[in-house]
Amino acid sequence: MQFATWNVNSLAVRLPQLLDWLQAQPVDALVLQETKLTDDKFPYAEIEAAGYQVSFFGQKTYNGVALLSREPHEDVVMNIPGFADTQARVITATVNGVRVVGGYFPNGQAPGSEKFAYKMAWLDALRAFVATELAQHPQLVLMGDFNIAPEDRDVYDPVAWAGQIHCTPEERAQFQALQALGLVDAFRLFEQPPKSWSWWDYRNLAFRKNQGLRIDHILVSPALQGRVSACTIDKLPRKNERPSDHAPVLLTLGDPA
DNA sequence: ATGACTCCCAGTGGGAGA
Repeated sequence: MQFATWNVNSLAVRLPQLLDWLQAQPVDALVLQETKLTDDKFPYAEIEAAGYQVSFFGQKTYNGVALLSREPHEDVVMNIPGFADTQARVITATVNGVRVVGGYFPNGQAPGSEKFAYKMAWLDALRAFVATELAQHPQLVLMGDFNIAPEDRDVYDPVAWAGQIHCTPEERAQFQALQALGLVDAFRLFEQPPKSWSWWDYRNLAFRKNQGLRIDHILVSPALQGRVSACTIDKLPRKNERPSDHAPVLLTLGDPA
């Protein structure tokens, strides 16, 4: 079984690439971020025709998330219950017995800004939500665009990025607080090539120079960890003519014991 | 060179992203 997460940076623009990618990587479940579409404009028919059930939760211009699965998914929750939010950032459902939480974490813009404060409050609320979900669903995966580079080895130039957005001690502490719930960064369960990134700036030929950050993550619960057999970043879609700035991250799971 | 690109909504520019 394979799960994946991908920030598509506009599903209106990227739908053909998504359908191509699903042909090449027929994952069992996929969460999308930055769909940037109101629900009335969501291309569910095309996605269903590709063999997926889909739930979605979006808005105009910014944010927007979706959850696709080959088998039916159930108990769908939009955003973080009890956390008042005008932004569409979280979608949760149960797929093949696994609780899947897909998130588009706030960017935060700059340390000390109002958006940074929102990011911190959002992360506090998300952590409480995930803790509650984890208590009810021991088999859980939290994946998405975290907008946090957890360690210096997740940054192409950690000196230049020190203290900058995505790399502040506050954000990294939030990532560690999620790990303190028992969640494990699946990517680091395996030996990985050095300089593995999931995002490259559109500017400065950053992809060609492999100057990026690893900010898209898949965290698995203790009950799921033993089933994880691989976690990889698929750089291929970033080589498209009109790519998203993010690459998909994939998780491979064995059958339940 | 605190910009470079791409998206969106706008409307021939500007904000946001990361």
